[in-house]
Amino acid sequence: MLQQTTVKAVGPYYLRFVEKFPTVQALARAERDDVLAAWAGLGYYSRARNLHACAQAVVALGGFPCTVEGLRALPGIGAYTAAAVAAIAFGVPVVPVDGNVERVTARLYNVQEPLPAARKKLAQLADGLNGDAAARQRPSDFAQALFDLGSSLCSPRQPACGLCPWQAVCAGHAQGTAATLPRKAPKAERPVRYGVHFMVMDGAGQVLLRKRPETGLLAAMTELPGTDWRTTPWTEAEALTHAPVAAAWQKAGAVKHVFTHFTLNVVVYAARVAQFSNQDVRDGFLLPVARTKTASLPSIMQKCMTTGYDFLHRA
DNA sequence: GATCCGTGGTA
DNA sequence: TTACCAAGGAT
Repeated sequence: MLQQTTVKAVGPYYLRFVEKFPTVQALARAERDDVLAAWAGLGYYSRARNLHACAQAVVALGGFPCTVEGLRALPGIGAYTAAAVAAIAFGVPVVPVDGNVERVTARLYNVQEPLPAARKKLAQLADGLNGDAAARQRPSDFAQALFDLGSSLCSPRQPACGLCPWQAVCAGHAQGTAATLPRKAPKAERPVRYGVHFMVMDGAGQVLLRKRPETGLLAAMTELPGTDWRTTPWTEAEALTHAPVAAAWQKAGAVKHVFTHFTLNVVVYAARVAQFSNQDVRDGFLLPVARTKTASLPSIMQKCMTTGYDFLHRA
């Protein structure tokens, strides 16, 4: 959960998750869609599928691997997580290199080469920190101390060098470059895409939903029926040809959502119907609107749902 | 190596 | 508002 996600955001998800799946065996035998539902809103949903597959692999192995190589072979476990688990859970003297450790290391050795090209060099330098006997003796504490140093004092924008225990040995501080490191290659600009989604509710308060494809963006998550997300806006007439049912559609509002690699502008249309026909539900399923908070709706779809619902209750 | 993959917080 | 960033991994 903590891969690219803050401790604060993870906290409540983690507590609910371990209550629902208390053991690796429980997680392994759970339905994949229940795992995805427990993850809804956290983002990077491949992590949930990988974690589920990982639990099944661990159960098949008869227990957790305790070496970096063994851990690294599991689904969703890369170089960082393998080292973190090895050091923290099994006391293996390795240094997990996350964003914090990359930053601390780049400053400590005044590495000017930009990321991501500098990644290998930074990993080697970070591993070298383990040359210290005290660090090697307490791998778990050393790893977490590096995380905490990076997230508190050696922070991205304005590092508190005056309070840093490593100030005297930090090349970045000596050179006055610390606050500018690590350098990063310029990012590509974020393109804009446009989509339309439809929120329709029947007299019993049921909403029509459908499941997204098994691969790609928001894979296997739930969504409101709609158009694809393309690079040009949809006209109303064009959009309505994609409506899931015949109804008196009204424009309920617009939703903007920023993904990692594009910005999405969605127009939400809303309507009421007395009841759905079997034909209406052919490509999807119905869910009481009150239960959509616990469905596997990603945040963008939660926003669309709220926009449609609020509109229907004003109109 | 480059691209894809979410979301929320903060300066 | 924009831009950056977070205990990254898979393809």
